[in-house]
Amino acid sequence: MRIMSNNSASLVIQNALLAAKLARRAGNRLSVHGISLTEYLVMDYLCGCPQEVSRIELAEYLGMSASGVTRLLLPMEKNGVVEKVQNPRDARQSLVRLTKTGKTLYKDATTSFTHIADDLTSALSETQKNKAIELLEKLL
Amino acid sequence: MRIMSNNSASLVIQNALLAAKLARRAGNRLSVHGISLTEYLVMDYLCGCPQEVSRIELAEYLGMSASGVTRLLLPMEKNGVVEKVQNPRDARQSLVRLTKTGKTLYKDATTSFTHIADDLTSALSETQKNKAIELLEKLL
DNA sequence: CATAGATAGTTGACTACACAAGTATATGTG
DNA sequence: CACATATACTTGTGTAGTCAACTATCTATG
Repeated sequence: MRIMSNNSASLVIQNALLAAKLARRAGNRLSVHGISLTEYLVMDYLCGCPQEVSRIELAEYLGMSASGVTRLLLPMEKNGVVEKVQNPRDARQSLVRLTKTGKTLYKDATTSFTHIADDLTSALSETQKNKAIELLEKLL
Repeated sequence: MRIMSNNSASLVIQNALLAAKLARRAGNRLSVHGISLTEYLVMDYLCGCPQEVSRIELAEYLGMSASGVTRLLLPMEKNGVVEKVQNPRDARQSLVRLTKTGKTLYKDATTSFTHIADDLTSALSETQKNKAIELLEKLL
């Protein structure tokens, strides 16, 4: 009765299962900094961007809905981690950037995140990690 | 100011971002069958198991909490997709198996799932998919 | 065989998203 | 320039999942 999954289906399934495990463990570790994995991803992205970023851009990067981003950023703004910047060329947009507080928080959280990421991926060699990153990037 | 992520961190981040995207698109496609991606994963797992499965085993497989599994299975039982089986050797456990209805639903959903999975992973060759599966499996 | 501790599962209360619908602004077209 | 359509959010409402605390059962040890 079992339907033999093809490679594509297996890959999607493996990815989903792995993400669930990693997200849960990484999230637990990050909680000592008072942030979730998603919030860490936001900070990581903002730190890598030369300029402020729109909510839509963030939503696409995170694979989330626009409304999800609105509600995600709400507590981050309240806590002073990110701040709104108005776009003079488009009044619809409200851009986001990391505050100084946010950068400090990101730096601290990255120490924890790097450790847990090393733990979680210790089954692979550096070469294998690079290969995996290369393959996953093609799917983004 | 950007902190250069190491390979481990990059891999975990890529995996999380990819999973978010794939889960959303696959979930949308599966919704025509009235199921979520997680429910599909449950059916896929149950179909591959020779025997009934405990909720804890399911929770570990899915990377979810035990309570999450309880709430996940509730509507599936109500809809007759899965059914409870008591374990005569351990009264604490309530095992789960697919019903005939569930098997039919799984078969139908698999057709959709295979198509969407092919779409979502079309950037990789079959060889690359196999390599990716091999690497991700090591991390599970 | 009594009891301490582990294991399986459920429930209460909460957070994190999703989608649909609404508002405000921008853009392109006659 | 008027108006239709598209874009960028925000808000209402619902679902999916988390953790902490509880019940029920099992197991190992004196």
